[in-house]
Amino acid sequence: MCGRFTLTLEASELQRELGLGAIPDNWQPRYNIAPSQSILVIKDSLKRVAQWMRWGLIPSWAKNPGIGNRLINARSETLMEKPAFRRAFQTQRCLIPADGFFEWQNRSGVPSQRQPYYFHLPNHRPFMFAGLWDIWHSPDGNELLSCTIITCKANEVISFVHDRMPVILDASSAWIWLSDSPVKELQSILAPFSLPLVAQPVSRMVNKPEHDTPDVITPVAT
DNA sequence: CCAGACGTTGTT
DNA sequence: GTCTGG
DNA sequence: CCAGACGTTGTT
DNA sequence: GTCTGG
Repeated sequence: MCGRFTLTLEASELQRELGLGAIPDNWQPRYNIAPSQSILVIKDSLKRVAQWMRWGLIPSWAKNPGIGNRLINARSETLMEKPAFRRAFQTQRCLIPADGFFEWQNRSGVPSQRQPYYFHLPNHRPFMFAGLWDIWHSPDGNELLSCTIITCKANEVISFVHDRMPVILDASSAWIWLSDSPVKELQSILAPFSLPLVAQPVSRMVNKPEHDTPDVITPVAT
C-alpha cells in the first residue's frame, strides 16, 4: 500500500535526475504528501511535463467526487477487471515522481502503536511510481484531474513491515509505461522493485499530514 | 429490461 | 461508461 | 495512510 | 463502526 510519500527535491534537481520537462512554478519540496492533496504527475513521454493532479482517482462517471478519497491505490493484479481502473489502464497511464514513501508496521494490534517506516534509495535519489489518471467534469463545468498509485506485492525489504508496496519504475521502464505497448507488456513491468531500498523507522509525527518538514523523515530508534 | 455498483486496506 | 444482479 | 467527525432545533 | 478530509 502507499498512503503517504515524499518528494524533497527542488525543481531543477527533479528535471536533471528524472529527465523531466517543465515543472509547475509553484512546486515546493514535500516531506509528507497525503491523499486528496495535489501531486506532480507526468502523462506524456515526449515532453515529460509535470502537472498538478489530485491524489485519489475520481472516475469520469462518478456522481460524487468523494469516491476519490478511497481510490488512492489500485491493485496491479486486477487493473483490467475493475470498472474504475480498466479504461484508465488502457489509455490514461501516468508517472508520479517521488523519493520515498511510508508504510506502517502493525505491532500488537493496537492502532495507536503502529510504527511508521520511511523507505528510500540508499543515495536518496528520486524515482517514479506507476499510476493512472482520469478527468471528472463537475456539475458547474470545471474539469478535475485526479490520479492513483498502483500497488504490487511487497519485496523482501518491505515485507517485514507490510505485504504491499507501490510499483516503482526505473528510468527505462518508466517511459515504457507511458508508451502504447501491448497490455501484456505493460502488466509485466508492474512488479516489486528489485533494487535495495533503505528501511528507516521514523516518529509518528508523519501521522498528521500537516507535519510537512524534514523532521518527519528524521530516523529514530525503535 | 432497470437498478446499483464501481475500491483498497486492515482487522476480525 | 460498463458490468452485475434481479 | 491517519485523524477526526459522526446531529437537530431554535435562537442570537 | 464508518465516512470524510488532508
